[in-house]
This record gives sequence, structure tokens and C-alpha cells, in this order.
Amino acid sequence: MSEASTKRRVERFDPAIEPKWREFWAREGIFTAGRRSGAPRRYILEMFPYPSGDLHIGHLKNYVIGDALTRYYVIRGYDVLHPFGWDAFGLPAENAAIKYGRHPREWTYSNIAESKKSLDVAGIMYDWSREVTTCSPDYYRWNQWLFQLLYRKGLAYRARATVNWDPVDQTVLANEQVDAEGRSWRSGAKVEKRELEQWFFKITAYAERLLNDLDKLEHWPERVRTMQRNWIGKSEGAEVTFLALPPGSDAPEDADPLVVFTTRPDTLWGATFMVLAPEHPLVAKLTAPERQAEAAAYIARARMESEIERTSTTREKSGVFIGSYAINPVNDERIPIWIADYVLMGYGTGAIMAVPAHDERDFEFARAFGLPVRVVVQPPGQELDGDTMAEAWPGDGVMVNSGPINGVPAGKEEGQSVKAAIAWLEAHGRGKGTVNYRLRDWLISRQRYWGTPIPMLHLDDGTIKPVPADQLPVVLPEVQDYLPRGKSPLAAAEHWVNTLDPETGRPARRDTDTMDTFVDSSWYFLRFCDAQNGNEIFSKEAAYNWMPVDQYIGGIEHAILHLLYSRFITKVLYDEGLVPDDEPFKALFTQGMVQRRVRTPLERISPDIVRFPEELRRKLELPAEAQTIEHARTVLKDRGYTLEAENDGSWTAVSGPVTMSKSAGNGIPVGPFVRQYGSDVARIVVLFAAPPENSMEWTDEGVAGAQRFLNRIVTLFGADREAIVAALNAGHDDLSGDAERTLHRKLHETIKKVTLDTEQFRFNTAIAALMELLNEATRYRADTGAVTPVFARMASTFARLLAPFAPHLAEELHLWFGGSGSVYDAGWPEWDETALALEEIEVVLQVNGKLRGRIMVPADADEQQLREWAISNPRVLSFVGDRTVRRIVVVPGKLVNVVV
RNA sequence: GCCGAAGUGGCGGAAUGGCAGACGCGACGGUCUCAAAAACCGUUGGAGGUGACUCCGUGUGGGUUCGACUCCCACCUUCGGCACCA
Repeated sequence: MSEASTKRRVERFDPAIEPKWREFWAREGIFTAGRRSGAPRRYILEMFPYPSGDLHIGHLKNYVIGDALTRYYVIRGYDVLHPFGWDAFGLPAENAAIKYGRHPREWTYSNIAESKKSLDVAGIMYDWSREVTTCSPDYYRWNQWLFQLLYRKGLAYRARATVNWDPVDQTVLANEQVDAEGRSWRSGAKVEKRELEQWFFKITAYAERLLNDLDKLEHWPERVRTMQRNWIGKSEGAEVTFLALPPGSDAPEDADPLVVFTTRPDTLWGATFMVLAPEHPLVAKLTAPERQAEAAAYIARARMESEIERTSTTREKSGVFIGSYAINPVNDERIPIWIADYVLMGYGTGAIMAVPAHDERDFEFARAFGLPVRVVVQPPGQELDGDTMAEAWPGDGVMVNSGPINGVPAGKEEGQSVKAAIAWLEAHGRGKGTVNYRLRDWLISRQRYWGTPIPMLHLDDGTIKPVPADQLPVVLPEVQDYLPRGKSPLAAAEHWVNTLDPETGRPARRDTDTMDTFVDSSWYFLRFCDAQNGNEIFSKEAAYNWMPVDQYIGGIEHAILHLLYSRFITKVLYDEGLVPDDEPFKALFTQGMVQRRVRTPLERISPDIVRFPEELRRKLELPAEAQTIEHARTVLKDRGYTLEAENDGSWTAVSGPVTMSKSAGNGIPVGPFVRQYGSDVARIVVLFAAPPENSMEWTDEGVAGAQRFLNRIVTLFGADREAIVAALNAGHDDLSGDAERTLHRKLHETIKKVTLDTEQFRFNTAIAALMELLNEATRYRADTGAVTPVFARMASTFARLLAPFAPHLAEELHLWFGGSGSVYDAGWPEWDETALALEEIEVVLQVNGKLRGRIMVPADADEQQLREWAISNPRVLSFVGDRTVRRIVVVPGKLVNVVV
């Protein structure tokens, strides 16, 4: 160890340097879009949050990733748009208002101020001149404009819909707010179904495009695309028209057409009964008088049940025969009509033909009620019998008992039974091939206060018309009581509700519902392109300038709803010619969660007995209040906890890693952490611990490691700052020494790795590469004992490579090394491939694929030479022994494998 | 049940057909100190050997290949999504 390094003073990374750089960035507008007009553009966006107030580290991860990418592209010379805003409408503000009597607006804006402060002290840099807040009339007026655009295009319509009704809170609930047992999350009451007039957006009109265009989104995670594909749920089949005979009639002229959807029209000849959803509109007419009571009871019961209960696969089949029959159009057979809750009104036509022999659900139903089973697909090598078969046969085979398609191979391909059956149906006018989607239209009405008023007028004669564009926004009125009482709280604002139709002067009532907040977030990324435009939703020019978003970053929990809605609205606006692309987000990255263990101290009541706190006991359902240490250890282990001894002899129960959250109480508040350790430390912890798509565990050890890394940077360069400036000015790098060449090569390897890794979101390995360079540099500095130009060049480059990950320290180093202005104007270093080349390289020698030795050879050694060196190598020879060499595989620059 | 992803040291992870375990954490040993912390240096997949070294090792079993953590087949486990969708 050299004299120089042992005497080196230990300096520490000081978080107190951070505030001045934040002020500097803001003052200089380093991260303001348009600062480098003419440079290549980049739009980087993190999903905007609901403003929940004070942020913890778990919230921060998303923003740290976006900030690192932004800084990387800014230092590379791009013109970057990196804006931020607030998804500020929604229930929490309203609930707080109900609970504390504070106005939702006041509550929301104070939360925004707090959240913004957390982002500021963390040094996450946005172009705040483009900030949007969805609860501001400046924003939601364009929500209303958008609603009216969809209305004009026939994509917004009004219809009756069944909603979840909480009889205790007297309010409508969203599907997500009803638990698996059909109870309200707030009141715990059993939710009822009610029919209400609601507004819908016709997203199903775009189902096919939303599905097909998923193939274009090659920079989206495959699992998100799969989830959207499943959600859209395309299935191809046929609609077949049966004739439903009223009870007691056999005359076809009395019959009503009854359309069913099926993906297996080829099995029509095996239909032995028909099932309608209990809500099906023809049920009332088709129910025989003597069946009336039973059917009504069944329908009432089904109505009480939640969707989840109804669609549970484990429950027994239930249903009621309603006393009438339908005529099967392929063979004119009369089959009984049942109602059963396993048929859903919302999918297909709400009616099915049941083919028990070849459908598992129909089979169960037939066996439960003793209905006949008729085989129409005979599988190869088996003889199915409808009376004895134990389960349905959904597989391949040959069509039998099927009139015109007998003998056709079963299947969906060309020349197989499904296509043949559709051809037959269409030729005879009894049905047609069709496509069905699981996706339903987007119900956007909410009977709640804190949202965008729906900008429509209802006239006394039943006419519904848009509020004229020049009267937008329809501003949310002030109300006394935010508690919904069956209607939106807006309905109580009489002076607001009652207005005049400006065209005719006739009295009109305003729509009292507000829009789903997912409407707000389905186009906010477009508003960022032109956030202050007071005349239009955004200018076409601004949208063409920035859209689509180059990189979108957010949580997997939005994989379906938000992303699907945004894609839909973007397509609508694309069809209007307002945006340049019909997809909003070119690339999507879904980050993992930040987790932290929860530590609960136990009370020690004797040397080997501990007492569990009440809360922990309840949470873990622990049997006893106090336990011996040994027993406590076992009991906790069964619940994923460990028991840890503290230095003072007390004991702590430690949970497994759980996602940081307010409710788990394990969040690390951003402000205090940043003041004590620095935002640069927090960033390194978050980015280095694991690949960003994985969840990561936040630990004290991780914090110490990140701190150590930054301290070692400061220690290595701090004392040498003047010498480094002098060496940088001294001119030529002397690469004649081995140590210098090694350091120079390591530097260029690092530039390459950090560049490529950062572009691929591999921040953990990029930072690992910087650590390796620091290790190499520390070694060099200790061995050389002097600041050489090569070392100085490395130091100044290091500052720039650090800029995406530890921005404050990067600026500080840049300043130390004589840089002027911001490190983000210093340019990103380029690597030199020639610097990566070695004169001598190590080649691996293998015998039968096993490593047996290494030799140093000139980098340009050819295959023949390598072959000779390998077979004359003593270690290789000793492993070859007296066996004959059968083959020699040479990979120049890498290895030689001798096969015997 | 169906679909998808993933299984590598004590831990987070690295290596995507060519030296398994980069980088970090932890642990152990040392230097400094009255002492501790910090910092620094060293060791750290397992087994064997005084040692140079040897054998084993990427969930399990097979396969392809001169060579497999990496590609293919089957299975096991874990996580996520969907789930009576006709």
C-alpha cells in the first residue's frame, strides 16, 4: 500500500450541496422543453398521480426512473419534454369533505402543494410551466369539449344500465368498490342492483383496432399486451336465429325471433335446450303462467347476486324451466327454454343454445336437471354415448347426427365444421357469421360531486342537447352536502341545475352526473404538449411536435383500464386529424414496487417470555398473548415473520417485505430522508438494488451501501480537485504506461456499458459499471501516487456518466473539475472502440468443453496459431493423455476447445 | 381450470450459446483506536487436499451441441393475470 493512499483524508458526500443545484437547474431552465429547439425531441412521461399529500420513497421510484432518463437525454443534447400534473378529481377528496367538512378543492390543492414539495426536495425535475391539474376548470373544460366531440360522433350515448347500489350509504358504487361477497367497501351492506340512465362511451366501436394495434406496440411489455388482448376478448362465431314459441302455442306465426351467439355453430344439431339470462327481455313474455312464481323468485335472487358470485366456477348450476319452447332452425326441433344465472345478459345476446355433449357448462346443467345429451362430434378411436358419458367432449372428431355437415372434420379451420355450418346458416338465412367481444362500452356517469360535470342539457320534452361550446366550461357548483343520496350531490344545487336552453330560451335542467375520472387521464398527455392553450384542447401543431410519448413509465395496475382508455381516446382524436399517431405511447415501462419489512417491538415480560402487541396479534391471528421465545419463533415463522434479538436484549417481530404504503406504516417520508442522506443516495438505493421492473426491498444496508459509493467518489476526487484541473489543462494523455492504458480502457468500457445499459433501463448494471470504474481508479491512484492527465480525463468523464443517477454530486464534480455552467450542457461522453482493443488477450483452453487453462496471446492471433498453442499446452496435453484428438474448435479471441 | 412470467451463493442480483456468481449487501479475518463506530485491506458457492490442484454446482428429468444458466421437450415450485364469455 502506498504512502499516498493511507494518508488520504476521508471525505463524505454532503447532502447540503443539493439545494443549490436544484435552484440552479430551475433558474437556468435546464429541464424546460424547447430549450434546445431544433435538437431531436424526446417525450418522457411518468403516469401522473392522485395527489395524496406527503410522498414516501415508494411513490418516488417511478419518478426517479423518469428523472434519470430525462437527465440522460438532456445531457445527450436532446430537447426533452418531461412534464407533470395531478389526477386531482376523485373520491378521496370527497370522502375527506364528508368526514371533515373541508371543501374538496381546498383539500386537494393543499395535498398538491405537499406532494410537489416532496418532488422538489428530491430534485425530480419537471417542466412545471406545463403543469396540469384535472380539477381546474381550465383543464376540465376540455374534458367537456371531448365529451361533446364524442357525442357529435355518435360515440357518447345514453342508456339504461344496472349499477351497484349501496342501500345504507344511499349511493352508487363502482364495481371495484364491491367486494367478493357483494358487500360495500364502506358500509359493509349487501349491494343491490338498480337500473339507471347512464352515459356510455362507445369503446366497442374501436375494439378491433384496439386489438389489432397491440401488435404495433413492440416496446410494450408482452404481459400488458396479453392482458389487454384478454380484456377485449374477441371470439368468432355465429348468431343464429331461433323461433321462441309463446307458452301454449305451437304456431310458428306467433313466435318471436330469439338470437343466440355461439362459437360452435357446427354443434347446433346437438342443441337439446336453450338458456336465457334471467334479465333477458323475452323472459316475461315466454314464461308460462304456472311457472310465473318460480321464475320470478329465481330472477329476484339472481338480481341480488354480484357478478362475482354469479360467475364463480365452483358453484352448482341452478336454473328454472319457464314452460315454453324454441324451434331450432337447423332441424326444426322443439327444445325447452330455461333461465339460468350462468348465462350473462352482458355477453353475446344473453341467450345460448345448450349443447351438453360438447360444452362443459351445458353438460353440468343437463346432468343437474336430467336433460338429454346428444353427441354430434365423434372423437377418433372412441364411441361417445350421450347417456353414459362422464364429461363433455369439447375436442376434435368427425360430425355425426348433423344433417348437411355429417362427416365433416370438427374444427375452425377452412374446410372444417364451423365454416361449413356458417355457410349453411347464411345460405338458408337462419344466421350469420359474427364476431363478439368481451369488452363492454365504457360507463362514464358517476353520481358523485368531485368530477367533471357532464355538459348536457335536458329539456322538458325529453330532448337532450349539448351546452353550447362558447358556454363551456360548465363549472362545478358549490353544494352544502357532499353525501350522495341516490342522486349526485349536484342535483341539490337547484339554482345551478335549473337553467335555460340558450337556443330556444326554454327551461332546461343540467345533467347532474359527473364523469369517471378515467376520462380526465385518458388524454392529459396531449394537454402537456400545449398546456396553457386557452382556445383549444391543444394545438395540432404542438401535438405533432411531441406526440407520441416516446417513453411512458408507470405501474402495472394500470395495464388495462387507463392504458386502454387512453388508446381509445387517442384513436378518436387521430380520426379527427388532431394527433399524428393513433397510439399514444410508443414505449411503456412498468416499474416494480418498493418494499420494506415492518418491525414490531415485542414486550419482554421475563427473560424468556415475550408479549405480542394487540395490533400484531389481531393481524396475524396469534393464538396467545404471551409466548416463550422458542414458541414465538415458531408461531411467527408460520406467518412469514422472523424473531430478531436486539442488542439490548429485547425482541422484535420482523415481517417479510411488504409494499411501502401509508396503511402498512412502512413508508420512508421523502423530506426527512433527503435532508439527512441526500436525494442522490435515495436514487442510488432505488436504482441499484434490483432491475427497475422488479420489486426492490428498501433496507438500511442498501442505504449504507449507496452512501459508501458516493463517499468513495468524494474521497477519491475531493483532495485532488486542483491537481485534476491542472492535469486537464496540461494537455496530452500519455498512454505509454500499462497502468494508464488499463485505466483508459476501463473508462471506455464503462462509457459503452453505461450508455447501452441506460438506454435499456438497466440502471443497476450501469451503476455497477461505475462502481467498477471507481474501484479501478482508486487502485490506479493508490499505485501511481500522482494525478496524471489520464486520471484527470477519467475523473471529468466520470462526472458526466454519473449525471443521470446522482445528479447533484455530478454537478459538484463538474464544478470541481473546472467545468462551467451545468454538467447537462457538457455533453455525454462517446466511447472509442479502438481504446477497447487489447494487444494481448486471454484465450481459454478447453478439453471436451471443460476449462483446463488460459493463455495470453496477441489479439490478432489466427486460428492456426491458436490451434497449435492449444495442443502444445502442457495442461491440455495432460488432460488429453493418450487419447486421440478428434476435433479442435477455435473461436478466435475467445477459446480453443480440444475434443478427444 | 386457462394464459403469462420467473426459478442462479447466506441475500439483491450479473452473465442470453463460449471462463457461472460482475457489482453490492451480509459474514469472517486484519489495519487504525484506550475502546467503539466510521474508514481502509484481505477472504468468502459446496466438498476434498499441506499444496499446485481436483471433483461437484444455475428447480427436476431428458434432448440438441465440440460446448447449455442460456436453445428444445416433459415435469415441479413460486408469482401475476383471467376465470360459467357460450
